[in-house]
Amino acid sequence: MTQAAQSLPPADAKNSADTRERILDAAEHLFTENGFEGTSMRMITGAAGVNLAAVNYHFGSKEQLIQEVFRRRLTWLNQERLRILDELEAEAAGKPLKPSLIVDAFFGTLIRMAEHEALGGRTFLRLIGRTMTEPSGFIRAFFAEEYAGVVDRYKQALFKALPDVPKAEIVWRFHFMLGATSYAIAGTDALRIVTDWGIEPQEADEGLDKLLPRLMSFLLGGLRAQLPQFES
Amino acid sequence: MTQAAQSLPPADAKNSADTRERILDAAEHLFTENGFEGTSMRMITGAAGVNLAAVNYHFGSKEQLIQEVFRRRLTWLNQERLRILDELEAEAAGKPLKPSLIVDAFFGTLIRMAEHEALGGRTFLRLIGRTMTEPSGFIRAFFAEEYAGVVDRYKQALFKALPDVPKAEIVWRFHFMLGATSYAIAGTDALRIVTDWGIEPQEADEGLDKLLPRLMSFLLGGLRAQLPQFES
DNA sequence: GCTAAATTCAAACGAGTGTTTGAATCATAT
DNA sequence: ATATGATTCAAACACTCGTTTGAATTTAGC
Repeated sequence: MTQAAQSLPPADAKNSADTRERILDAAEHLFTENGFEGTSMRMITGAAGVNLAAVNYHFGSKEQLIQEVFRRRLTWLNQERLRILDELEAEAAGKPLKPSLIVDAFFGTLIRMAEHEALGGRTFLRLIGRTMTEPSGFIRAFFAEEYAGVVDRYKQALFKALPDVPKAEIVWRFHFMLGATSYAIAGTDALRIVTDWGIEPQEADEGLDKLLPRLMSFLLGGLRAQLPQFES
Repeated sequence: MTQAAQSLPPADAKNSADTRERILDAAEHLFTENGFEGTSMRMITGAAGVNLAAVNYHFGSKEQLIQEVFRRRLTWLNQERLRILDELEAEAAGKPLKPSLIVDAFFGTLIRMAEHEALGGRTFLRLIGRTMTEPSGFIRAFFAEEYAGVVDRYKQALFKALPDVPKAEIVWRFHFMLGATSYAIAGTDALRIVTDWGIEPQEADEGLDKLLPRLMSFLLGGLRAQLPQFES
């Protein structure tokens, strides 16, 4: 009972993953479903099919495991965001970018990440969404540190793109966009939306490919609101 | 040590609150700061200055206490939302309502609730925000049940107000608005925004009175996006 | 094949969890 | 004043938590 004979069936093709990776995968799933406090080390090691002590051996503590779960994905995500922004700014050759391009590069990249199952896919997206409202101190601190550089680059790009809009206004709307996106992600199991808000099943059962344009339209609408100086 | 001599100094004026109410107040604060799993019965009863067994005596279990913490506020909030919608529809005399009025009645009422400290004020708002992404089964079920009637009324009002917009589109945007609002609330301690996203302190240190129009503008912009048939 | 490091394992640690118990205290009504 | 029910209390319940231990096992280098 302590650890099942063979949990985590090979699922993926190239799966002779070593202990570290299996723990990270199991933890990612369980954190998404039950939260951090709601997930015990025994649940994680049980699902990963490894010994209870393995987490402390490989990561040191539960807290460090949580950080590593995020680092594994966020590093890639934020590098990608910076790469795309670099590319856009290089093309623009000093001129301000269209805000819609900036928004798509930041939020669209997050959503499109879900298509790559190898990168954690939807599970990690839901985990991000639920974590943005986590009050736990060390998690927020870790997030702020991990995001700081990227957010600042995008903020500057928006400032430049919307020179007539007060900076505080831009930062707040960026904040709202983040909220809408996090929540959209966290709540976008079709089934959960159906049961929670009474959407008809056939309306709700859409893939992420339909969510992305819907969300993007909403975000840009919010960003543009009462800003006539906005690009068409 | 088990319970401090006199915890919870009278703080408020009229505070000879009975045990039940003190437990609810303490639980509301602690749940907001530490989450449900991160808050123990001993923390609650310690902060409330009551015996450990009092929670089980008055509420039955921790789970029922959580539900009561929400019910105490949500009942008032949702009744208020229904009352306002009734009023608006009575004035309109059968004609569709302006979407901005509907949005303000639903989301504005939530934000404005923060001004009444007697209703839990900002603490409860932050708790709501953090709870919207909670995966915990019984909490989501409880929320869906508590909200079902209100959400349906507002959905119908929006359908009527925007007859040319596909219903699915409206429901999704309602969903996004909820996300932006929840997150705005949960993250809108000035200090946390400052540290997390690097806003200048003088830009971030604004009261809720400035947040409300900002958020409202964003929400309406998102709702209006690419919908030319929208009211001016 | 032998050595030494890396990894896994079963078992236990102390501390904290939500809940229950039964006696003590309080309030209220007769 | 007394009886009755509501409430509070200290103590203990059985259980789970994250972490540590030290021996067993596997892996890698020579």
